[in-house]
Amino acid sequence: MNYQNLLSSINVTFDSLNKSEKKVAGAILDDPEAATRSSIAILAKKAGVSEPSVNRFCKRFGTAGFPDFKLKLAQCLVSGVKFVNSNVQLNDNVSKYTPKIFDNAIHDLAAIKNQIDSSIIEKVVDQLLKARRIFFFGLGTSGAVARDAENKFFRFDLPVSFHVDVLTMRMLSAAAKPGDLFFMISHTGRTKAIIDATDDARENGAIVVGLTTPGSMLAKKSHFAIEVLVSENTEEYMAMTSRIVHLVILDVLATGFILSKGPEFLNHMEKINLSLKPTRYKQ
Amino acid sequence: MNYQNLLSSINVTFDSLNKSEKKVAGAILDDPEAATRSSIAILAKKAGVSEPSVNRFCKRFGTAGFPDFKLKLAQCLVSGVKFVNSNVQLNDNVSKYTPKIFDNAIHDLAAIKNQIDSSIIEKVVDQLLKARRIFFFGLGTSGAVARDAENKFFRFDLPVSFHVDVLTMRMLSAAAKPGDLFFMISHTGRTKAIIDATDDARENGAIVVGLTTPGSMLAKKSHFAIEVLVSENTEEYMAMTSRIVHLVILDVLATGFILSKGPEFLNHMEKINLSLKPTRYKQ
DNA sequence: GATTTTTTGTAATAAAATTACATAAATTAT
DNA sequence: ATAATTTATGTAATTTTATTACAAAAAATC
Repeated sequence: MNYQNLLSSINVTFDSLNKSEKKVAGAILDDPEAATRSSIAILAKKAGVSEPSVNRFCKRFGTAGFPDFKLKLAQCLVSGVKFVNSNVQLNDNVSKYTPKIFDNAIHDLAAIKNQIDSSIIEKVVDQLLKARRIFFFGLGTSGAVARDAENKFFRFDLPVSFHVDVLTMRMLSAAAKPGDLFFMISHTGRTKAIIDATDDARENGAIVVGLTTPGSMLAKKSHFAIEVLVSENTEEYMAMTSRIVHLVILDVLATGFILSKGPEFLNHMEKINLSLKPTRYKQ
Repeated sequence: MNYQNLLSSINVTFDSLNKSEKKVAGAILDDPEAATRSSIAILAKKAGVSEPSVNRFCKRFGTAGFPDFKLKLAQCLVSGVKFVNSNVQLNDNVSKYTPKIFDNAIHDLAAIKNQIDSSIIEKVVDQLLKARRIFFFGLGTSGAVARDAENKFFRFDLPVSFHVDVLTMRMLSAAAKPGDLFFMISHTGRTKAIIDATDDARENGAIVVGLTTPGSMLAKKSHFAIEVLVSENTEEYMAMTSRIVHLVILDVLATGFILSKGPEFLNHMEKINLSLKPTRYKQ
């Protein structure tokens, strides 16, 4: 049982709970924050059950007992992520929707952090180190991610470019060669232009890395798929948290690259950083 | 006292603590995770003090008592953000640096979430609603942010563009008019091209919004400054969390814009979303 | 060096949580 | 439909845990 999702697992398992457990679950879901501040007696009273019922409830959810349960409940609330109702509502004012949007991003980052497969990261870093050229492809929102990636990886002393133009994508993937690394970014993993380019690049012997949703077409067609599952209730108001997660994953890859290169590579990086000095006012 | 920083405030106030409090602080800092799982007796023993000393320690830090203290300590540990040593080290392996990078992003988002000034957001949303045209300016990393912003705001039925070209910036700010909104994105707030464009745009009667670091040149020169203070220990390995925070803030602004437009605006948004269908494989 | 204030611990008390057991409800088999 | 069995729930006792009140010790001030 993952304590990051204690609240949502209460939600999910709700139907399979028995009568008094349902009462306890209800009392907690009604106001999780309050539950963390209650004693077992108070919560039992609120739920209309006995104290041992609350205790049993806690153990059922994999915690040592009530205090441990409260602790873990508090942790899963920490970022204010309520799981229930952290969606923006039409009548929300600034101070209501602002924390919600932050919380969604925080929640998704925290969730992905624990799901990430280190071995895939390791393999992709290896491929980045081996690559003769790197292309970042992305469209729409992922175009901005691709641009950000290029802005990082160009410092790595090898030819890196990003592309948001489907015609250019076609031409580049048609001209792909072994040694090339195509880094495809697509949240849906179904964008035609990206899939087509993936097919072409693979056929021509290039390595394809996909940053996408689990089990998507892109995930299946890539040599290496970094799969990121993000709750997509945020799309309506366009706070697509998937791109935030993608950016952080690219940070992880960049870090892996730098660390593999060893300490002397930091000098090279420093040189690049220093080059920016004249572009800034001294303050 | 902000529970988000319980651990760091123990660190900060350490010197001003008295003897037994120092012992308690030491025992907690030594292994905060373990502290959350200990009873007051165990922690007292570990610290070599009496139980009431531990209790007094907890109250000194603004908590109701030991259980409450543990709860809040657990919360401040939740994202794994240890404050101490969450920086990437040269000898870190994948499974060490990956969570660190996530934690840094999470921590900064959580910190900014609480610092954000709703009234500024409200004012900027107002300006966005009023604007006749919107320009997003950013260079380097902030260029990717500007691009992302454009990718959101173009849906809003008014002329929006982003620019990463300093010559274009000059020309546009020279040709600025009342009714124009220049949205300047610069983490340092000292980038010459951005500052120069800010001056020009202001002189020509345009509104300038700055998304930048507190007290920076850009913050001072903007009509409306959204000031974001991010710990900058992350720059070395280029996991600049400031851009993540900037992106989320732009999400907040976009959301504010949509909500102000009212529910019928969602149809317009839906139309745009639907337009993407033919670009995707059906899966 | 005496007095006051602050710090710390001991012991008593109170609060909270858990366990063991008994009863009640629900399910299954006859 | 009813008895037997299983499962669910509550009561009361026990144990653990935390807090308070007070006294002793240490430190600071006069």
